[in-house]
Amino acid sequence: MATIIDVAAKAGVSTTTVSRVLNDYSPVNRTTRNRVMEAIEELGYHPSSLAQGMRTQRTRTIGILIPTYRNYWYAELLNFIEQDARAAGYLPIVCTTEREPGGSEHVNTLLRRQVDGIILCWYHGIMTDRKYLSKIVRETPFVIMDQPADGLPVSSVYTNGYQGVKTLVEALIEGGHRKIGMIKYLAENSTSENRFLGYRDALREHGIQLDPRLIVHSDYSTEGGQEAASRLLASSSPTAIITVGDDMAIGALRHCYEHHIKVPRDISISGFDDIPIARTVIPSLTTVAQPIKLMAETATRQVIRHVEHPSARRQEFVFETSIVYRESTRFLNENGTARGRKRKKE
Amino acid sequence: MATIIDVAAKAGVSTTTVSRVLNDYSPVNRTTRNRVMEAIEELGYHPSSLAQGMRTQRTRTIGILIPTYRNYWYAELLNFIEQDARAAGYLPIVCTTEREPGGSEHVNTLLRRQVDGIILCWYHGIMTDRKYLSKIVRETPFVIMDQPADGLPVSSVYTNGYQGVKTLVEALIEGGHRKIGMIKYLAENSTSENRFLGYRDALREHGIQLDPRLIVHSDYSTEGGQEAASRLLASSSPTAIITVGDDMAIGALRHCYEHHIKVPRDISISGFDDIPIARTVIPSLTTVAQPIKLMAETATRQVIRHVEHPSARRQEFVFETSIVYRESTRFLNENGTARGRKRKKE
DNA sequence: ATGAAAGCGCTAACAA
DNA sequence: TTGTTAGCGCTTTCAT
Repeated sequence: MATIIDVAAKAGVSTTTVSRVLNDYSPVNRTTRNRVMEAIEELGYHPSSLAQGMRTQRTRTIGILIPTYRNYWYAELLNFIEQDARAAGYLPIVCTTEREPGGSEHVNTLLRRQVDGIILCWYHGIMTDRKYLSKIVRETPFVIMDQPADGLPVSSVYTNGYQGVKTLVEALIEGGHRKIGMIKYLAENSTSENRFLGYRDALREHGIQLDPRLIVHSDYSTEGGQEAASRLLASSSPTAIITVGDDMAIGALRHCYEHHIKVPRDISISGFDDIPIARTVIPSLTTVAQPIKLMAETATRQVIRHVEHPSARRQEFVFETSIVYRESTRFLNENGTARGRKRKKE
Repeated sequence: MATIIDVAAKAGVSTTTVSRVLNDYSPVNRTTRNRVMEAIEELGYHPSSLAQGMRTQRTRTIGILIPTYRNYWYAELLNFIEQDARAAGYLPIVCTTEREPGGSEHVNTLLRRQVDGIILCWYHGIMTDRKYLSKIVRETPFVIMDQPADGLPVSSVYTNGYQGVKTLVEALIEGGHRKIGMIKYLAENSTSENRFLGYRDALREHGIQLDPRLIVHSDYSTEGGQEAASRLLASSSPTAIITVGDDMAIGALRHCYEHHIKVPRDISISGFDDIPIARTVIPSLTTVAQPIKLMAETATRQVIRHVEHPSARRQEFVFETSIVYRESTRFLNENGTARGRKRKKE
C-alpha cells in the first residue's frame, strides 16, 4: 500500500501538503493541489485510518454491542445505525455478546480498538459488573439502549414497554379476554420485566387476579416461544397469549398450528417489537411497535454528539409504542370488536 | 487511557519489558513479570490495537461485506463467522452494501482500516469493477462467498445450487407436478442464475417445455416474493412454485394465504437456504439447505490462512445441498408421495 | 534479563 | 503557500 510519503515524493511536495489536500484545510495552491490529487489517483492511495487514529486520537468508529445478529429486531437496528453512522462519517464495529454474557470482554475489545463511542444494547446478564462499567463510561461516550441509564452518567434510548403492553392488555380485556397468558423473560431483565408489569397492572386495574399458571418464562427465541406456549397451554387454557417479543410470538403461533388450535379463532396471540416479518407470518401478528428507526437515529446521533462534544449533556430518550392490530388477535365481544376497529389497524 | 509508558513507569522497567510481558516472548524475570502484571492490573491497561497495528502491520481484523443484515441467511452467516474469527483472535468488521451496490467504496473503507483480509459475499451489482477488484486481491487476502472466483486469484466458498434445485424440481416432477413456477433474481446474479439453470435442466430432461409465464423476477426480500407470487399467479396457474431464496418463498406463502389458496393443498411452495425460520412458518417450508456453518467456518479459516501464510494456495470449496421436505410441498400422485416419503424429512 | 532507540503513517505546531 | 519537526503507542532489532 502506498503511503503519504510516496504521494509526496511523486507530487514533489512535502507530506504536510499532501495531508492538507487530503483534509482540505488551510490554503493550498491550485496547481499544487492538482499535482497531489493526480499522484493520489495514480498510486491508488488511501490514507491509513490507523495512522490517522494514532495521531488524532479519534478513529471515527463506534462500537455496537448487541446480543446476536439472529434476531430481526437487532438486524433492523444495525441496519439503521450503520446508515446513520456512515452518513456522519463513522464506521460501526459490532460485537455480539450472546456467547459471553459478561460483556466486559467485548467492551475491552472495542476500547482497545480505540472506538470513539459505544452503543450498548443491554441484555440480561450483560455488564453486570457495574463497577467496571461506571469506570468506563467516564472515559468513553456511551449510549445505553433498551434500558434506563439507572444512575450511570450516560445517555439512554428505550421504549415505554410498560405502557405499550398495558394498553394492549386493556384492549384485550375490554374485548372480552379474561384469561390472558404471558410469555416473558427473566425478571432480572428490566426490559422484559417492565413489559410484564404493564400486563400485571392492566389486569389488576380491571380486577383480574394474577394467575401464576398463566405466566411462563422463555428466552427471546422462536423455539423458546414455541416451547413456552406448549407449557402454558398444558397447565391452563387462556383465550389470549401475549409475549414480550415477536420471535416468541411466532414460535407460539407455530405451537398452536401444530396442535390444531386456530389463531385467532381459538386463541389470540401478540408480540412486541413489530419486526418486519410480523406482517408476513400467517396469521399476521398483532404486536406492540417500537419506533425503531427513530430509536436507532437517536442513539447514533447521541453517541456521536458525545464524541464531538464531550461535555454535552447526557439525556434520556423514552419513546412511546403503538399497537398494531393484525390477524392474530380477535375480540370476543361486540364492545371489544368496536374498540378494536377504532384502533390503528392494517 | 493508560499507555505502555505508564505501566513501565509504575513497574519501574522499560517499555520493552512491558511489551515482552504482554506478548509473552523472550525470558522475563519472574519477579519483574509480576511487577509488570500488577501495574497492568492496577492501571486497567489494555494495549492499543491501533499502535500495535501500526507497528506490526497486522490488525487482526477481517472485513466482511454482505448485502444486508436484514436477511436471516446473512445473519446466520455473520453469527458463525464472528464465532470462528474470534476463536482465532480476529475481529470481524462488517459493511453492508445494500445501499451502495458498487461496493468498491466499502472495500476501500475496509482497506483503509488495514483489515488483514476480506470475506466478500458477492451480490448482483456489487464489485462489477473487476479491474479494481483484480488489483486489490493481489494486495489483500480475499475469500469470495456464494460465487466461483471466476478467474480471480482468490479462494471461494459456495454451494452447488444448480444441483440442489435440479434435484428438488425432479422430485416435484416425479411427484406429478408439470406446471412449476420459478421466482428468481436477475440473470446477472450468477447465484440465482445457477439455481435457475437447475430448474430449467430438470424440466428439459423430463421433456417439459419452459414456459416464460412461469418465470418471474424479484429481489431476495419477503415483500418481493409476495409481489412476485401475485404476478405469477395472475398470468398462469402452476401447481408448484420454487424460489431461489427462503424469504421470497415466505412472501409467496403470504400471498397464497391472502388469496385463500391453500398451501400445499392447492399449490406447493419451496425456498432455498433453510434459514432458521423456515421450519417455523406456517406451513413450514420445504427448502434446499446449504451447510451454512461449514461454509462460514471454511471461509473464515481460509481467509485467516491466507493472512498468516500469504503464499498458501487459493482453493475453491463447493458444497452440496440437501433438500429438506416440510409441509409446504406435496406430491400429486402415489409415486411422488412414495418417493417423497423416502427422502430426508422433518 | 533488560534497555535504548528507531520507526510504522499520519497530523499539527511552528517556522519560513 | 509550503516545509520542518515532533510525536501518537507500540514492537523490535541491537546493545549491554
